[in-house]
Amino acid sequence: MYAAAPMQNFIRDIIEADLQSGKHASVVTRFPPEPNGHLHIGHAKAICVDFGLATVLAGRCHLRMDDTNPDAEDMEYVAAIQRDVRWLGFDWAEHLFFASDYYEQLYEHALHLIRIGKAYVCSLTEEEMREHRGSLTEPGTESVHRGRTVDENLELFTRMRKGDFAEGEHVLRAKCDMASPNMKLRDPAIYRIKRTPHYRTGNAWCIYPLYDYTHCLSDAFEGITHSICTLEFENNRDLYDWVLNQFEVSAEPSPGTIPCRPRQLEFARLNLSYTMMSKRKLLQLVQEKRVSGWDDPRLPTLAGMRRRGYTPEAIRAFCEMIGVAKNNSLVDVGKLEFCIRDDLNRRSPRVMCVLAPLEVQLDGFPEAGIEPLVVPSFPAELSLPGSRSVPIGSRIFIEQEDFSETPPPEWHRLSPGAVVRLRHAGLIRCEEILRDGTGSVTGLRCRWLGHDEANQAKAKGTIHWVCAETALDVEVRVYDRLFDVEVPESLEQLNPTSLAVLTHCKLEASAAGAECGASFQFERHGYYCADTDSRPGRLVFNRTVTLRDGWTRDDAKDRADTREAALARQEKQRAGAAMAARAPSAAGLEGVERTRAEAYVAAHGVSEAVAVVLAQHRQLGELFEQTVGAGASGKAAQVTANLIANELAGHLSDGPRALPFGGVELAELAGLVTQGTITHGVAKEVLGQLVTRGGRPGDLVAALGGEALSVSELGPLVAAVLAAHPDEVSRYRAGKNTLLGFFVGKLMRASRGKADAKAAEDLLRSRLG
RNA sequence: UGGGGAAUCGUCUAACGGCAGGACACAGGAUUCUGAUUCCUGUUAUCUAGGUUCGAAUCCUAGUUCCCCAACCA
Repeated sequence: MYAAAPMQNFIRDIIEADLQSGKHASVVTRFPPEPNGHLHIGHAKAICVDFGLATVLAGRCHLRMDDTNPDAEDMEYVAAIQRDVRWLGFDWAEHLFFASDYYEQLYEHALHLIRIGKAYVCSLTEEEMREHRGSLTEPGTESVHRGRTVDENLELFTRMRKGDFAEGEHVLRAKCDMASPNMKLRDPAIYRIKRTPHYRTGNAWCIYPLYDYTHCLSDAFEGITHSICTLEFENNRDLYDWVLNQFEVSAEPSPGTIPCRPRQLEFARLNLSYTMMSKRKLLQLVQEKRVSGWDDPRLPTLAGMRRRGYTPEAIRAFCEMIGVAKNNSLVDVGKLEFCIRDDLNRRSPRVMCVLAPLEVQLDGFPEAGIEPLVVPSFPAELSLPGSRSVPIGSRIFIEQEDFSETPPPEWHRLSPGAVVRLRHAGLIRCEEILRDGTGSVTGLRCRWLGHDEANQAKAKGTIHWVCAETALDVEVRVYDRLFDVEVPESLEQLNPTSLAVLTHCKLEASAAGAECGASFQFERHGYYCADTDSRPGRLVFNRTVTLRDGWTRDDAKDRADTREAALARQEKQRAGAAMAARAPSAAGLEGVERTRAEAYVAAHGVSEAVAVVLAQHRQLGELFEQTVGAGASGKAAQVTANLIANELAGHLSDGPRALPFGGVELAELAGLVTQGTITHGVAKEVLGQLVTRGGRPGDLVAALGGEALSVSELGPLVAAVLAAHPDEVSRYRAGKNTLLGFFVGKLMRASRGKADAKAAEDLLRSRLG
């Protein structure tokens, strides 16, 4: 069962804040797939977020089939989704829901929307609607049907439900805003007529609600508190909120109410290198038979990964490793491979399997032969129980790759005259190469040296082997990445060698009973699991992942990556340097803006960059002029200018608006700073209060107790900070100079921003020195 | 072109305005009957330019790059 992982991310922070503030008593999330395809590793990330967060925060997570489009949905997918979520290790208990169960309720709520004048039946064709929608830059135009009366709409919509109309004749639309800069808000369709039978409701309905209308209401019906989805739905959030805002939040069920007000949060979906994640493309791969089915082990579907030998634990560890954020990122598939190796290492018994056999005749065996070897299933350092019996005879198979007639430097394996260790079975020396008529190698003759300690040092390497007499003849399917390129875009980029079927591989006899799904480490190769095609006597294995290989590893690519990155950095620096020529200057402005900027610099000594900001933003400039008018001059004027351009501008970033204070207050504030009554930090805080509730700076400072501390008051604070952080003190004294900022920070916190940081820094330095 | 998002080691991801941290990858070393595992050690990053500040990855201004939005799909 799922063990709660940390799942520390920004979404968790938001939910915890909502819990903390009492907005919600407990968290309720949902995972809402449409049952029109199989789940893949990208869904696994979403499942880990939705279910994982609910588990960690002691809430609950619903599984909801978002089945509002009868075209491709199917019960088979519903079953597969449930199986996959469960396999991943999550449990929705009794909270399995279907959007299709809400059809009646959704219909009643649509009626409410019509009654309050927020929805209308539109009879434009699909194409006309597209034309009316406008473009990204131009507003849309309203439909002629937008003015239909409530009664007309009610009648038309009930007749739509009754089946009086053909597909496409009418749609129900939300009456939002055809001129909205957000395209999603330009009167989106919320119901359409569809004659396709639904896999659950059959022909009971011929109108179906659309996603933006259905999803938010389904969330509300179920009491979802946080509706977590992927980034591409950010644009839909306004609509999500718009729909819900048309209803009153009330525990009393009615067409005009919803029981709770959920909030939508978005995170970046998973992209994996060398992998394709789009449902559509995956479907195409299956339909065009480029792969064997939804569970082809090369596919990133959970069904495929399960068949390939991936474990739920590894996939969950992967999801935890990659984190949750809003960056569009491309995760290296190597991270997934690390997770599965890490997991399988601890759970897969070791066996020996020769993929490409080379027969070896062993001389020097005792006359009577030797007993089967009993060897551990796991290396000692794992301290796991289990052993197996491994027969050996005078004929064995070794890997063709483990023999080289002309070995390269650093070769640890067999070569003419060389000694290697047979895993668990003593040393051999290669004495003769056997060839066929054409001269190619058909086998070797080696001398078995037994476990002679004197020869130990001669063996540089250990190779695996299988007894020829008792070897199992098995099939091994060796998978490689499905695509050739890091970010595949077309099916033409398929890797032609993504599957190699190896037959007549030689597996040690102890694995004869391997059941489907059983996972092994084929020593020195990788992790393999028995495929669903595997039968007793006809075993078939899938390569899950190779072992890490420090010998043949090709790191040329990584070196190239690093070099490219360095070049890219240099390029950026150059571009930046070129940009420096365009640093803000009054001379770069035109007309009144230029005149104003120049005046601010000349008359008040305002820095050029700040003057430019004030000149370009009318409200800021006016406020500055008022402040000067109220008596701020010289140093005070400059302080004001900086405060306005750097602090106030942030409060006003959504555009100009009325402020509850003016130049008089700002002049007073600047005066407090220039007189040394308050620090710059306190001034920023006071300005923030001024913006939100107005008032007189003098009063605000008094209420805050914000007068600057005298130097004599600093001493005890410094002592306290140093006493509280002995480790940091010794690290600083050991040379970690950047810690000075750490101490200053602590001190500023302790003084609530009232300390003179410069003086404090000097004091700290002398005390630490 | 309007709107909405995002920019931190090669990759993924952290850091109330105060120590740029972790993981993967890579390199070196130790251990090893798997060129594996394990264990040390190390290299490498705040998109650019200006500004504010004692102090900026974080705040301000301007710019650059990438992603999403014009289904009666979800």
